[in-house]
Formats: sequence, C-alpha cells, structure tokens
Amino acid sequence: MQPDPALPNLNQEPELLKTVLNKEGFRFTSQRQKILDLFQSAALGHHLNAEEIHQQLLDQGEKISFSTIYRALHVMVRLGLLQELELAEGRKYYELNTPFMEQHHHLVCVHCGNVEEFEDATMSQVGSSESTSRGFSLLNCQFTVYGICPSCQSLLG
Amino acid sequence: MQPDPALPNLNQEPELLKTVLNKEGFRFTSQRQKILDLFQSAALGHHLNAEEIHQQLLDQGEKISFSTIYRALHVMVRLGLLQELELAEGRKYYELNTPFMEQHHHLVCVHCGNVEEFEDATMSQVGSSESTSRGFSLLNCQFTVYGICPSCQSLLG
DNA sequence: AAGGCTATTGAAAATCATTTTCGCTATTGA
DNA sequence: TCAATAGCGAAAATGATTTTCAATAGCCTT
Repeated sequence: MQPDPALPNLNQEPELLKTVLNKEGFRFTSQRQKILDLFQSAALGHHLNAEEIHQQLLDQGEKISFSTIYRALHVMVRLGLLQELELAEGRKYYELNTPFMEQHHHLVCVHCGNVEEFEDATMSQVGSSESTSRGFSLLNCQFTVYGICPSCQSLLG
Repeated sequence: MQPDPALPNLNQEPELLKTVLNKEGFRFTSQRQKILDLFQSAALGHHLNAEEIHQQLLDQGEKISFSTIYRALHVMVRLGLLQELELAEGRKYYELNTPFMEQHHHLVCVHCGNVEEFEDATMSQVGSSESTSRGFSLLNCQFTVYGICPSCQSLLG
C-alpha cells in the first residue's frame, strides 16, 4: 500500500498523531499511538514487520491483536507517517517516512537477511525525473541492492 | 530468492536450457522448457507471476500444476536465467535475467497497478559502488518508483 | 457532561500466494 | 538397457495478511 499523494507527511511532534488521524476522519487510539511510538523510539530508518511489532509490544506488557497492528500500519501508511518496504522474503516491513529527498535505500544480504541502509541523492533524482517525464505523480521510490555480506561470504567459502 | 552468485546467466540460445540445467544436476523437463519459452516469446523485460504463467499455459492447451511452476521458477532463478521481482502487492514476478549493466527498473502505478520499465545506468553504478564499499558481493538491484499514472490522476480528479 | 453515531478493537475464521508431502513417472548417467 | 532419483501432479499444509462480527470506545453535537 502506498500513501495518499494529497497528504503531507508530518511526524516527530508529540501528540500530533491525533491531529493527523482526525483530519482524515480516522480516530486516535492508544494502540495506534503505541505502534507509532515503537518506530519513533527506534533508530531512524529502522524497519519493523508486524510480527516484530507484536512481540515488542508483548515484551513491554501491551496486549494487541495482529488485526489491529495491520490496520494501524495501513492507516499510517495512507497518512504518510510510515513507509512500506518490500525488502524480501514474503513479508512487509515498515519504517518512519522521511522527506522525499532524504530517503534511504537498502542493501540486503540474501544469505543471512541482514539489511544495511545507505543514502544517495541520485536515486531520488532519477526517480523524480523518470516519473515526471512519464507524467506520473511520484509517491516514493525504493532502491534495493541484493548481495552477500562479508561474513556470509567467508562462511560460504 | 536470488541467483547463485557463482553461476553465469546465459540464455537466448535455443536448446541451452538442458545444458544449463544438467550442468548443475537439475533435469531437463518439458514443463521447464515451456515456462522459459513463455518468457522468451514475450517482450524482453516483460514480467509474469505464477498465476499468469499457469493461465497462459492453459490457454495454449498445456496442463501444468502450480507446484511445478513454482519449482521451475526457483530453479531458473538459481541458475541465473530469471530474475525475481518484488513489484508490489504480495506476489512475486519473474522476468528474463539480463546482463547486470543492462538491468532495467520499474515505475509502478499504485492505483491501477500498471508497470512501466525504464533503464538508467546510474542505478547499477550506485548499487555496485555501494555494495563493494561495504564488502558485499553484488547479485542484483531493483529500483522501484511508486506513483500515480496520468490516466489514474485524471480519474481521481 | 451525556448520548448517539460509527470507527476500531480482539478473536476467530477466511484468504491468498506459496510450499510441502507423497506416490508415481520420466530423465540421466552408467 | 536399467537403476537411481529428480521432478511431476494433486492435495494438504503453511504463513502472512485480511475479513467478519459482536462488543467497545472516540468524536461530535447538544
């Protein structure tokens, strides 16, 4: 799922979640706040999947259902608060959305699954020029590089 | 699934499939040939998912099971004949693998799902320099741009 | 502050793509 | 030619995500 193009992507301010939700007819709930908190307390650019969110909330004593997690993630993607990533292997990851020109990209080890982030302004430029030249309105772009990380290379001989 | 980095990606020659398969201990079967034929008869860079492969083979009077399709796709990805794409929406697409420096990338309309391809050598350069600077051995990279296509923009007003 | 409308929740069932199991068949290499 | 076993199809299993539904809670109006 991709964000609604008409909506701004504001976050970082405390207690803004309610405002952003209500502006679009969604309701503020403690579950949505707790999920967003997880992303905001993690390192910027750290990505989580539904399973990890569920586990982290359990660890801090919060009980929440998977349906609620998935619904909250979809809403926050639509509001531009989160970005959905297709890293690999059949599940979706989410991370805090960042302003377009600061988007980072991913280097995935296909052996151990480890993911490193990197930034490169070229991506946004190419994505932007490519989409405007074809009349697309740009939402976001993902550059994912697949390879084998140094430690897996030595393991594999 | 990503290709085995040690293996070359040869295709286009007729009857090469058997050779490539046997070289790695896999067996040549008519089902695998038919699947590869679909990709080779389609426009270069055209991507297909398992469902579409199954349907196209049914349309031409061939009966094949989904398990066989999935197994064949995995084998051909491992052999470097096909490349697996994570375009969007929970299913995997496959296309003929191309030499690394000629890889193309995708512009996806998140509204109608239409996908356009484009080439840009910058991607491969960035992917390559990024992975070598971190000691990764590079397999491939995917640049996916999400937006809304012109016709959907007018539909949405 | 109270009340109604309805979005949201949790639990369980349902989906959907993909993977695995298993008995049978077909390909490869000797 | 023939045995060993990779691959096949059908059906069951899996795993992530989505939907259903009755109960609850947030938001708006009064």
